[in-house]
Amino acid sequence: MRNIKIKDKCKDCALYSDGKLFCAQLSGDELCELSNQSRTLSMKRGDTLENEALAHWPIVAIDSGVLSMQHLLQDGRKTIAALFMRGDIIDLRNISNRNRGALIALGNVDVCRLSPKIFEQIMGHNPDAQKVIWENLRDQAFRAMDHSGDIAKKQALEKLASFIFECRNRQVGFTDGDLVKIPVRRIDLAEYLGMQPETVSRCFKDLEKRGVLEAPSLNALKLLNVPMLRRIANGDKDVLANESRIRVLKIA
Amino acid sequence: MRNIKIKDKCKDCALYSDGKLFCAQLSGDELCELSNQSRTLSMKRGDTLENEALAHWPIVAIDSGVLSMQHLLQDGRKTIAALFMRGDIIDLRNISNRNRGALIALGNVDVCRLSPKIFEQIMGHNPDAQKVIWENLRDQAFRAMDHSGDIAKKQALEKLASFIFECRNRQVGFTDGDLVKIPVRRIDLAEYLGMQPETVSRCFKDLEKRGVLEAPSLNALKLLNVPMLRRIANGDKDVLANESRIRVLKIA
DNA sequence: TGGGTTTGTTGATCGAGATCAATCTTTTCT
DNA sequence: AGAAAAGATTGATCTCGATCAACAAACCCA
Repeated sequence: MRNIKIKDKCKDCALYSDGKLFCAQLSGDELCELSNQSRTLSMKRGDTLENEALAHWPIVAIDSGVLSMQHLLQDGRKTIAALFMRGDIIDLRNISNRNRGALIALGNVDVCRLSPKIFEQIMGHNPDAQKVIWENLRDQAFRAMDHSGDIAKKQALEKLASFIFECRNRQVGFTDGDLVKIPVRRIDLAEYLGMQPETVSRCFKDLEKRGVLEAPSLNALKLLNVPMLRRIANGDKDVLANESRIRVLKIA
Repeated sequence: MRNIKIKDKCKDCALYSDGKLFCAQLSGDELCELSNQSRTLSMKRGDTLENEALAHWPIVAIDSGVLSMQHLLQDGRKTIAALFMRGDIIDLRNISNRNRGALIALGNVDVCRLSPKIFEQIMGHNPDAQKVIWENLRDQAFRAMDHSGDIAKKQALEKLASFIFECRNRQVGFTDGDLVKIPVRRIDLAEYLGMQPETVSRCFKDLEKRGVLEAPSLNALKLLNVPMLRRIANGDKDVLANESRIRVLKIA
């Protein structure tokens, strides 16, 4: 009876139905307990997880959609410091004092606010769950470091190329294919990469002109020349030299 | 007898002698086992932890000094994606395939390469140690995200101000004082913040001119106006407006 | 102790991308 | 469905910080 109720709540959630994710590692009892003590939440674009809510529910698991961590500067400039997606678990316990950003949905997002108590119990007793959660946090950390490296010195075109690979690596049915879904809007993409939407638009156009990809819609790309995109992402200036040579000829 | 040998090896290491860090959480037996199976290493500026070495010793704990994670672009541009210091534990298990950066010492660094087997055992059985290590990784993740936010949209002066606060927060005897140690060289600082050494130099001079701080040496700062530094770090343009007003007057 | 190398500073110029402005497209809401 | 709002694109101009160059200082290492 009780198990049936839990199944209703969790059976469609990625965290349970995807064998690689957290809830799939739990025993029946653990899942039951965690499910009962946790709360799901559907968010839509612009919705924010407020600090007061996070004080009681500091652990947030993403079922679907894209949640962003945003930093706001005094004069209104905004940056997206991180993107959280399906399977990510955000643990904000005891860091309310820090200068942390706000968690804002970039579209429709389904999250589950996990009970810290049960979460901690599971962490202590279930090695499989512990491993999954540890690797997820490690991914978050290294992804953030990679991202720092990307935006620190790379040029606009190179940043965009890196971002396309980040999307390809993170997408669910990653089949090494040439179709990449861009799960965020241009304006969010710009804020994540530390550039202006205008520049993002120009860079996509540039990549199309170079024959590297096609953009049939705003949230889908077809990669036509993955090696070249890779070289652009890695800061290979020879790939880009082509155009400047043309420019020199025109001037001469 | 065995315990005495271990003490010789570990007794001066921060990870053991600082009660908040990892090895201080271990029981005598655990410490003994971990110590026997682990290897210390002294690095000096420029030394790199090579991939082959990391394959066998993928878990690195920092005793003292500053270790950097560096990304290198094809054309020689370099960025420092993260800084690791005293107490940080870097877990690189199973991510050799990723486009990860190289771990390079920025000065004299003492590290301990922990045995993955014993580390995992301790993770599974010692809740205190587990908690310390979990919070350390979480710090690394959120610090990297903060850093991404900083370098994405902030101006040079604002980035430097943020970095000064990062140093203040991380320094060991953090007493909320006005003395901040800068543990890296200007050139590394520039690479971490995604700017040029020239710009770093100019920004320090600018902050001195504004009376925000004094720089008696290259690796020490005395803060004279912490609130203003904070406002600069937070992107408050009113603080900076002062100078442009002067410029307008000069032009007029 | 002194010469050589790396690092840091200062000044002058240039360019990638920000900003501003106008228009077009997509999404959202009633 | 249709109006209104939000987002995306395109073009023109401007600015901050990169780049180049030259020098000064600090740090090695014999």
